[in-house]
Amino acid sequence: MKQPRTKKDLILKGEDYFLPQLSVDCVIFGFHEGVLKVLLIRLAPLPQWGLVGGFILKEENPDAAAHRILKERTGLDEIFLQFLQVFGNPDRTKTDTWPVLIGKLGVQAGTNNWLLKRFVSLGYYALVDFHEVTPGTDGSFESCVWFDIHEIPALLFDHREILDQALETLQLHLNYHPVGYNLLPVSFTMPELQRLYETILDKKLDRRNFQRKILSFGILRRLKEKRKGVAHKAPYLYSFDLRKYNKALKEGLGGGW
Amino acid sequence: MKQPRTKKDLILKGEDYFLPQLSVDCVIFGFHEGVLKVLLIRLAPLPQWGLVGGFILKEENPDAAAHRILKERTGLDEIFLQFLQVFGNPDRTKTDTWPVLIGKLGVQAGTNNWLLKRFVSLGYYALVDFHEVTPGTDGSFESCVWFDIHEIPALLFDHREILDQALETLQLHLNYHPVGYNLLPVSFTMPELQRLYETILDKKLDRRNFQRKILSFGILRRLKEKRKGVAHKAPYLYSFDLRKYNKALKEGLGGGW
DNA sequence: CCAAAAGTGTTACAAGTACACCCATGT
DNA sequence: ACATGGGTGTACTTGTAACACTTTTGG
Repeated sequence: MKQPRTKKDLILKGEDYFLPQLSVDCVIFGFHEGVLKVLLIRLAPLPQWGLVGGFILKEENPDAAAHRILKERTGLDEIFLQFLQVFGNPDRTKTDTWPVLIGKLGVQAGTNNWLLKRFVSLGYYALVDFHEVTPGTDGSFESCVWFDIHEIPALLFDHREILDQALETLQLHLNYHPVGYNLLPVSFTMPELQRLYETILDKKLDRRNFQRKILSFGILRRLKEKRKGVAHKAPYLYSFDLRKYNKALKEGLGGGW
Repeated sequence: MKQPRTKKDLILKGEDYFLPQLSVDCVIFGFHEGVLKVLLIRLAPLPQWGLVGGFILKEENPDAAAHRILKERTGLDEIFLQFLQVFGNPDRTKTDTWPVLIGKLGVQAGTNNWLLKRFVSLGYYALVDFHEVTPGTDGSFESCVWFDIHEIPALLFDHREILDQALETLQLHLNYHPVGYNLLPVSFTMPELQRLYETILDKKLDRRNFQRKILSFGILRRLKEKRKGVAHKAPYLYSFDLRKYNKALKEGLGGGW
């Protein structure tokens, strides 16, 4: 499917490529040094940061669009990507963002330009391995940077709301589905995994109960090796048992009548 | 917001009223005589039945659109309405449904008519009180009929998939949220409520454990009266404590770290 | 050798599951 | 009187939460 070649092409001829008045926005979570991170993007002429987003090609599945958009920004394939919610407030994009951007780019766009119309956005959230992402500051136009979840700047449109919703959903999700494969390196220690859970849930968990519960899911494999070079007692390394992990992803982890 | 006045107007000028290439489909559940029902609609010229659906007005919130569409069909306000999923397969409406309908209506529509384009649909499911719905067979054009969940005929487009997804979601939903207020009359007996749960989950539940669990949620009020005129021992009547019911709806029912 | 972090186990309480008994009503 | 469905209670199993002790390692 054809895509726009330049920013100008996208602004002036976007309707030839994409579904009208429908967009995709992704909250991309990563985890590094014990803090939850979100990948934000900024188009150089604009002051605000925003979520990674894009549009749906005329014959493209929305999920495929989300994957494509993520791949374009993070370089990552095979990402954990989950639909979040529809954000469809009619006023959600009625700010001067697009006019300002279009103006600064020096493009001549009419007042009925497709970007200026009301957009319904499909919100997604993604979990990615922080280390495998190259926050490709592609030249000088787009900056792509990880932000600490507690240090999020003012965002475009209703992106703040989408982000908050994503975090809440992720927390809920954690109760019924395994999480971590996409946020951690292939091998990790139990305390590291616990820290991830604590970070997402924003609360302390009991070390021993956590270990028991997570092990009871049967999705972890303890490796022979231990982490070396750390102060104090060397912790075991674990990795996810992908077969069982994916099974648990589909079937959930329990609860229910 | 203006709406089309006639079918012809909708077909020819739909783009003037609605968001393009975006639709809403609702799976409407009801409960009657111990069986789960789904409200289906049929446009007279067409052979197949389909879900209750419609389009989103140019300045309308998608949720509001779903409520409006439901109100138009069932007459009901204040319905339990829950977003389900986005159905966005590019081929999902590539059948001869619209051409056939347009043809039978004798409307002259071009091959680039808005209805013939690819549509992304927002799926919702609704729970309504069977008895309060007048399946308004509005004249002769639209038939609106309750179907037993196990006797669903072939449906339009991907509506079967949407329905299946709705049922599955409802079953999951049942684990974390109270359900029943919208499906039962104001007062009901414990066995009746249990039958509802059993019907949705499609499995038998233990009478005593069910009662204990559901009472433990604290969302029911036992009334003074009992159901009369029934064979055998008269069961108590219950009604939902709306305050606590709605609180439980928001906050969920338990589980979690 | 000691502080800090990690491995392992025990006990108490709450929740869920599987049953058994009694009561009321229409036939 | 009895079959049927409804109300209530109890023992058992499982899961969750709180908590203590020992082991390893770097400084």
